[in-house]
Amino acid sequence: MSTEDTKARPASSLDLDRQICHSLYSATNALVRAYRPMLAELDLTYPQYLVMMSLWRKDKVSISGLAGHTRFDAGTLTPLLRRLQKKGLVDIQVADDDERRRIISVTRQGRSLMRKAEKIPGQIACTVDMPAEDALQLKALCEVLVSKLSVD
Amino acid sequence: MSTEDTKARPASSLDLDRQICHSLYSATNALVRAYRPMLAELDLTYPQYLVMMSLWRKDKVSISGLAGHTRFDAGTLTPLLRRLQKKGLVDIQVADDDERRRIISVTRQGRSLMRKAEKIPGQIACTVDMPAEDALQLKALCEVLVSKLSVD
DNA sequence: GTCAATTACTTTGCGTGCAAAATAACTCCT
DNA sequence: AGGAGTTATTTTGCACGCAAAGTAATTGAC
Repeated sequence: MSTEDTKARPASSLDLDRQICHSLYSATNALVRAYRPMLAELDLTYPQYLVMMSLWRKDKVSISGLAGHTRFDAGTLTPLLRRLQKKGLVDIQVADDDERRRIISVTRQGRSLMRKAEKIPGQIACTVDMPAEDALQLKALCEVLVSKLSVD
Repeated sequence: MSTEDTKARPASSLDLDRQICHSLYSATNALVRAYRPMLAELDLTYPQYLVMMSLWRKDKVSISGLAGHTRFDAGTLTPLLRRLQKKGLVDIQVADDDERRRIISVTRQGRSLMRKAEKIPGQIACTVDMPAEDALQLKALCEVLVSKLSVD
């Protein structure tokens, strides 16, 4: 039960084992690693999967619209979308009204990938095997963090 | 208060807004982003800062030892440590008893950086501004996740 | 209308993450 | 001792993540 006192260390704010951020960082990396083999069957990376989820829900959006929903930035999305386009999953076209804007839409092929993707959330939930209550709490705390950090 | 029912969407396991993983992923990215300007004053990236914290606590360790504590993998650490070495913060030498092994130690300069680093945790806590209880809960949930995902 | 500011996106450069392959040193079996 | 197998680290290749700089289209002020 105790990670403390295993060796009687002097208290320090710089103790790696006490850093919430390190736990969060490791958990995210572990999670992405867990998704990898599942997503490999869809030939998607985890960020690509997040983008596809956003687009499955609502496509014909601009890059900045997508950036808002997925919380990626434009500089990440541009090359990521090009890769999705190369795989034939999305279509990128210039908007009629404003030529600076791009309109991203899901292709038929991208739409059909959705059916294969539907089993992923269940698989991941199974691997993680966490009580629903804890999972929701975790999500809520992360959302608080995101909102606190998005202010300034 | 509700992100739900804003538009009465059909329930789907692939709803980005319901993905715990997306929240975790965004929170981690936001956190690293928040650290960046603070760490810039120490000329460190966030992963480098984690490694330095581990070494400040205990140095003269091997790459794999460091990998275990920081939860990075060796392929990430090798170039990261080379950068820390180039900055004069760590020293890398071949172990006497086993020439495959490297022994990483903190230089005098690396040690003195610790004093400058000591204000970082307080600054971050201030930016995040989360009740201690919530923070601990978040850390605990992340640790559960890490351990569940490290099994296989 | 025109030109400066703004906006949307792209490009560049650097540092991760990490799987997989490569390298080099050790161990152990015989 | 000699070679198969193991272990520690490095290298390679690809995809982020993002700040900062660049480009091109639109808007706004006058």
